[in-house]
Amino acid sequence: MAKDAILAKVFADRRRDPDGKREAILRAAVQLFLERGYTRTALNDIADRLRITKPALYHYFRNKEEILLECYRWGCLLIRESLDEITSHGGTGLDKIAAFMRSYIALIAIDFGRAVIRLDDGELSGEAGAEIRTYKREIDRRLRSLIQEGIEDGSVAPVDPKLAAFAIAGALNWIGTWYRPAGTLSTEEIAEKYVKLFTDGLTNRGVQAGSRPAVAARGLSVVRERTRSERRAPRT
Amino acid sequence: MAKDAILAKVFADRRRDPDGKREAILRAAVQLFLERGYTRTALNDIADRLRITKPALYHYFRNKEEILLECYRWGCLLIRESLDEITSHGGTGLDKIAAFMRSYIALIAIDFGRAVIRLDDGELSGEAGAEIRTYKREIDRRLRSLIQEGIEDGSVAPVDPKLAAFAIAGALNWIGTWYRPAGTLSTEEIAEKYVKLFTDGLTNRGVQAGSRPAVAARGLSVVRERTRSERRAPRT
DNA sequence: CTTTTTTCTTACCGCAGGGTAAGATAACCC
DNA sequence: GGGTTATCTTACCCTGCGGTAAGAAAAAAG
Repeated sequence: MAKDAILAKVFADRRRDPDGKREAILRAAVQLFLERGYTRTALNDIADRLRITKPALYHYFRNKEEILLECYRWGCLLIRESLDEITSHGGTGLDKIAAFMRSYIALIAIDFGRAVIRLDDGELSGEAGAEIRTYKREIDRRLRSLIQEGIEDGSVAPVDPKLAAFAIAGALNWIGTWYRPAGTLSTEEIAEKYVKLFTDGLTNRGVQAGSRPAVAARGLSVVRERTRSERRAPRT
Repeated sequence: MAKDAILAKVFADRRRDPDGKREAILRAAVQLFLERGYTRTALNDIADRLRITKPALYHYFRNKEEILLECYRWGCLLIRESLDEITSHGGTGLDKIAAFMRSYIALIAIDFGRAVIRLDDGELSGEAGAEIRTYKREIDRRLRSLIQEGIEDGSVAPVDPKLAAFAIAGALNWIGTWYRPAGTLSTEEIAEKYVKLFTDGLTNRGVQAGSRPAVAARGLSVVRERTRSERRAPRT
């Protein structure tokens, strides 16, 4: 793989670059956490991939748990930014749900986004765990309110918002377990099929003349992974 | 909790009952694995709950991994039995998909069923892991073929069977992460809402006169957890 | 060029937890 | 009731891994 070579390059010399090195550690860590799981990933594994030794990691993080926490925070930030954009957009509740699904699926393709979904927050003790669970509840809350909005504006059938949100979230989160970047389907293709399935349902209604075209695929703000330095920089 | 007291009772005296004791160990183990995860559950934790000591476990299982494997096997067997019944039933493809969803959700309420979904099969090494992954692929294969069947008999819209199966499986599996027996909704209620959501979709179509009643809730064979002894006994 | 600061390494500690040795004792069998 | 077998305990081993101590060496500062 060339990917760890790229990450290792940051540590090739001893040039001072705390932010860049911190970021490289997190990138290596999140990859390994997704590959092998948190507990089965030793700090030596992370260090090896960066061609440094374990104690070097302790210059950038207090302990293993903090590395995991920072991975979560990064992913949660990505998700929240993406959600903010959707809420600001117009359209019916159903349109917004579709936009939510598209953005969320794009996030799953990103390591840090996928980590939030797949990693077990039970590894985080006490306060840190509570923080992440709060973020997650927030995501759920927002999806529910989109559904509620859709019911109120008449675009969504009178479903139970709580259950529907769980069903949608489950279907989306599950993608994180089987999605591989090398696969045949792009995230956009997956998103379109999921949106269609959830809006129209499984039932075959044949080709009805009056059927509206199930939420137009409007120009979607595709989520791009922003680097730490960019995020630190003042908003343009 | 009274539940561990019940399990501990099996080991209260030294009466010979290998099958019963093996089963009690698995029940204690699966509970703990679901509560704390596999790696965070020590063999001492399992032993404590049964009011025995760690080495006693080694009279019934070769090692920790075998305990996990047997939990998986039990759960997979439950799922497979339930799937066999659905396939033998009649009805359209859509009816069968609905039946699949109902049975599957019932299984998630059972510890061993939930374990198959929630536990990380990456903990199992080599051969054992491959075995479980084969079971899981089998489940996916069957759901896909039900969808295919539905498309062919005209009850299901022309969706991508692979993606639709992933979406349904994801939504169902996710239940395992939030479902608590003490919750307000019964598994039957959850099942009905999920079935309706997936057959009809989110789109509000108002109250159309000609709309068929979205798959009748036929007398469903509710999956009952069978004990090991029962399964070992000759089929009645 | 010297001083200071940061970065990273070698060597090590401690302990949790899976797994084993050896034997006591209770249950079963004839 | 004596021999046999299954059951379970106390005591222990040992590896893996998170985390630390102490210091070498390079980079930055002036």
